Amino acid sequence: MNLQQLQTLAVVVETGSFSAAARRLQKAQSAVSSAIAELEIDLGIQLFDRSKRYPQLTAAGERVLQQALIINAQCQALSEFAAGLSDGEESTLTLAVDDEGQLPWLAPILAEFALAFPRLELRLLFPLLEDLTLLLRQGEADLAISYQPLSPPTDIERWPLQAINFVLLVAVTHPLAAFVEDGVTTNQLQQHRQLLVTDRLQGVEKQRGRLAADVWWLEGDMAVLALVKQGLGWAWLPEPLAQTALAEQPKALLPLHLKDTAGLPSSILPVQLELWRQRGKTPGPAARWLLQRLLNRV
Amino acid sequence: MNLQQLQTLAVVVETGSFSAAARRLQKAQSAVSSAIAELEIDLGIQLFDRSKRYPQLTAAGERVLQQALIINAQCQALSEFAAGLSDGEESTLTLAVDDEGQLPWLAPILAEFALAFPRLELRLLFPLLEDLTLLLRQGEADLAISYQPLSPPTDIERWPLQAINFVLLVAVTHPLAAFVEDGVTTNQLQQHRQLLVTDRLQGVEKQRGRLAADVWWLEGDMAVLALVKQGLGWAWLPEPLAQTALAEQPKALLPLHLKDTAGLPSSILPVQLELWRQRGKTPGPAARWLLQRLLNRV
DNA sequence: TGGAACCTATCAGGAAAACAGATAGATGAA
DNA sequence: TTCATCTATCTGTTTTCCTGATAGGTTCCA
Repeated sequence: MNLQQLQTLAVVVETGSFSAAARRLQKAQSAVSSAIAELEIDLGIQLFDRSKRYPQLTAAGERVLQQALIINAQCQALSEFAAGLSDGEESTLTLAVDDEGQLPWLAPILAEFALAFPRLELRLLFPLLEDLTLLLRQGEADLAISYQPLSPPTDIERWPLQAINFVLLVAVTHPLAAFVEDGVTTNQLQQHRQLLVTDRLQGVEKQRGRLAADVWWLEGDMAVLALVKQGLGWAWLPEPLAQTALAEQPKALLPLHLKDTAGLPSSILPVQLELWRQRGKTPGPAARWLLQRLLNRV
Repeated sequence: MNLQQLQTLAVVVETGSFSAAARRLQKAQSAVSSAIAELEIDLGIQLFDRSKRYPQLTAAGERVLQQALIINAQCQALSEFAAGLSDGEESTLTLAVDDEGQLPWLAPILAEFALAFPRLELRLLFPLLEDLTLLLRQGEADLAISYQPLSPPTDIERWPLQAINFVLLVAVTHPLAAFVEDGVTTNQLQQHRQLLVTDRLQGVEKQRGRLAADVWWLEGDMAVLALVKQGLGWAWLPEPLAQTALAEQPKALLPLHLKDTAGLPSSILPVQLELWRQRGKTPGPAARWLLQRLLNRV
């Protein structure tokens, strides 16, 4: 069996005759004839009924044709994919996102991306506890989406994406829930356990957003949300995530508003979401596309 | 590009070196080397890193390999399928079933069938209004499942499958629903509209099961069931279908039992389900398998 | 450090294939 | 019937593919 035989089969069916296929393929008629004959011998099946003037596919030939078309298409896909690769297209692109809560607005963009680069493998990481800069420096990730760092690294290029508001959440069973109407003071918040996201590094970033004396550290916003639901403390959560949680379980969670801003860490103000890339690393077409698409997002 | 090149690529990766691949393929090492080299030229990509002792797949090569494995597998599937065809296996099998209500017990058998004949195309027809014998005679269907006919055709081979009971169903809103406790008489039934399945032929079969004077004819059991639910009449429905309907909407439908059998058409007694095949037509392996499996069903 | 054992690339020559061109027979329309 | 068009098959040529040999690189070990 042979790729050219399968392709010849497809062209013969398309054009309706061996001669026409030969013209289309710029070959002699005898070449087409013997190619089909050999394919029939190899498969052990008669593909065409030649009793009439024009060859006619047999029932078995019909089924073989279907398979052949699929194989031809995949071979062509391989060729095109290879052509893309030889033009410098990436075969894999890794995007590291700080937080699964970004997925709702990110997913539609990734859907577009999949259409633009159908054969490319996308790796989407949510390295909750790892350093994104490390991932970029080690080449583990090509692009990253992260909150604005307190101490910006110099070897990372950064572009602003959007500002994320944080919402104060407690469970209805929590003592602070009584103040849902009037609002709470920072002083009151400080007297209850705060739930915070931790990272693996014991740096300054870890204390970001800390207000209370009593703190539990958790791995990721989802874990924080789960413990807030249990009434184990209060937390600031990204607005998109909080919206989703409030919509899903409207009776379990309450948003609180603050009456004052005394002693409030500045990092709880709207925090800038950023797009990161390692400086000096030349991106492929796919990385450039995604970068442009993320920055031009309406 | 070439099928052998793709296969060679797969073997090289599997064995770990060009030389080992050559031994496995019973070819000279130079043949493998040039095959890979030509594939690289054709695709415009370097597939292997040859700086070390053993060639190592590049990132691009990894992706090409994935595609190549898929293509190889499909070519092998085509070969096996063709081998089956040349051994006389059918490429398509059509099973015509009188009634969609048979699907619950039929589906698991068809699942087994799909495993036994993975490449075969199954056509499953529910020709509600057509004559099954005609489908068999015209070669439109290879096998058929039908109720026992009142006048058996001589050119159709028939095997008994199972007896189907019929259940009397009405909606809770129907006047007859009042007799759900005590049961109804045939006389009472005759005074209300009966819903019956019609077929396209205006033969004796059409009147099968008729009891009432006032009758509506509908296309198929599902349509009958829908109108019964609306309270538009009563109907005898196959027990499996009735069970499903009662389980899905326990409050909308009621089963009735008959107090007498005066004037009851004999065809409402358990009706034999049968398997049909046109006499004299030699079946392929798949048809024989399905026939045996249906008859040996526990 | 140098040799043994393994690997790969490349070359020339021969086997196998695929090809073009010509010919004969078959089909369908005028 | 004639004619245009199709397919199968044959022959010789071109192209491809393979083998075997050779040269050079890598790894390991004495």
